[in-house]
Amino acid sequence: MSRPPARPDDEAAFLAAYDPREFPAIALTVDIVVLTMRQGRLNVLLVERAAPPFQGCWALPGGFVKAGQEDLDEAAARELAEETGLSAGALRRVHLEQLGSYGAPRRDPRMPVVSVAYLAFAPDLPDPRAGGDAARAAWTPVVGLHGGGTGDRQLAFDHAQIIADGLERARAKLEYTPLATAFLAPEFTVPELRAVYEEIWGEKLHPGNFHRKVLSVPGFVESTGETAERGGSRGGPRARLYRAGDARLLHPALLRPDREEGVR
Amino acid sequence: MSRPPARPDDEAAFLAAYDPREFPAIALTVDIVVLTMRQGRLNVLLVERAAPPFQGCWALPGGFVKAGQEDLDEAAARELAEETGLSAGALRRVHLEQLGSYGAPRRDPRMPVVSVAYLAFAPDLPDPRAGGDAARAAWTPVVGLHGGGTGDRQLAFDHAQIIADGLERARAKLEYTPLATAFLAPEFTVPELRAVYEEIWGEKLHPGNFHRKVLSVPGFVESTGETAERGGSRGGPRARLYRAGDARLLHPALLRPDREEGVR
DNA sequence: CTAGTTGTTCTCAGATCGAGTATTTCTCAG
DNA sequence: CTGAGAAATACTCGATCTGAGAACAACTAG
Repeated sequence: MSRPPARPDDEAAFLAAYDPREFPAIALTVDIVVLTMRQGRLNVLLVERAAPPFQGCWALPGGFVKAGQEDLDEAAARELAEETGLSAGALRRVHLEQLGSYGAPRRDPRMPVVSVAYLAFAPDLPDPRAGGDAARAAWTPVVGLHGGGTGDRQLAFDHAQIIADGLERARAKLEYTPLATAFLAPEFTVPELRAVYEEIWGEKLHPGNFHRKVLSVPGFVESTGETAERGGSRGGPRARLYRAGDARLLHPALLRPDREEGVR
Repeated sequence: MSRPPARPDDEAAFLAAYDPREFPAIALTVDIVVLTMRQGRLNVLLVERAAPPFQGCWALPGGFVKAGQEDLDEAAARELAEETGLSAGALRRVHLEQLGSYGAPRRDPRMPVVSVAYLAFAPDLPDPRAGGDAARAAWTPVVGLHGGGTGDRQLAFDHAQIIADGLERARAKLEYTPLATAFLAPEFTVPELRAVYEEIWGEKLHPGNFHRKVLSVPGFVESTGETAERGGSRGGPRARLYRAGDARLLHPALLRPDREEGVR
């Protein structure tokens, strides 16, 4: 067991005797995988590091947790607002959830740093502003990013892994939650919703069956009675408009087309 | 942004200039929700705290992370082995996964402590040994534990919430993974497997349909060709024995009976 | 105006699911 | 030893869901 050495019986005495150097120094950060749709493509927010380590590399937005002053969720929301420039009101339309914690021993060369990663789904957001110790901030298409393709930006720390985990979580979440709507405007059409699924899952879906399924799951979407202003960019009738429903989970779920029998 | 103040360009210089007091002191623990089946009931491992805070309360087993010396997963496995007395070999049959991180500002009255919670599924384990700063350690039935029923042991910190989250994760995991087998011996019968589902989901399942489903999902179980030594304790023929198959995910999933239409 | 695209609805066959039944084999009470 | 009850497994049947495709109308681009 590795408890801190000093532990008097009451808190005041403990704080008086407290010396931070007795503890193994460890720092805690939050890093956020912010996903959004831009021109129909899935993008992730990256910042260019202005200082070592990994100076010049791209990294996830994030920062150190203000120990004792904020919950982890609050820290993530604060960093998200700082890096995207979103108002508190606009932030309410963003889905934010904890993804997982990463603490490999030397993932940060400076010192032991454990990162609590968050995952955010946002509708099309304005261009980010660089700030703090970020030289630049930019939306980056995720295609070819994970897996280490040719056009990859070099990612700092273990952020490539965190993004890969976030994408897998996002793919799974679309199956059994209505969170695909978080990528869209408050009113959207079924074909727009289908485009979100197709982009994140990387597969074409059957338009007729998708339409039937979305409308049949209780609480997924509710009709506004209106229709879109224009038809599709390449023809077709105007689609009907819907709002997100009140369901938190999809029952029954929208399952991905077979990704190989069994997934052993 | 809340970066540490000093940040020279090379690591050696940084370490020389490093002063832990410049950082907000924060400690990191791992806490583990270890679930196992004992006499057909789901149990969680709890330890009685021998020292303040929450002296005399029951808490999840866990301890401080050795900063920079171990991965979070390794820290969880180490704590699990210490508290259960399991050998490295026996540990290999235990499923261990990260559950989430908890960092409310004053969840520990001593100082800012963030806990990375893990979730473990184990077959019937020997009685735990008290050790370190635990006065006692005991398997505790989870019935009536969450929710704050009458017979509750008072739980330290936010551990009641962590256990509740772990149980909900466990219920979901049984749907789309074969991890229910992690609660059983290497060879088991379909009715034993069904008992695990019924205990964790808290519902009786249709024996015939469950049987058909388990055998039809590819890679869930594979037959040993043997049958159990005895029939059921209250009669019935001897059941056939199976081993866990090689599937990591169940396709198609084993869905829970409707927990209210929609789950809004 | 024409050709091509797309939103929406329908149809239909196959798979799946919930519920119930049948058969056989076992344990337990007496 | 025997009979009652319980349980493992297999089977049936109707309702539901799914995937694939076709039909039709409404729209855009040229």
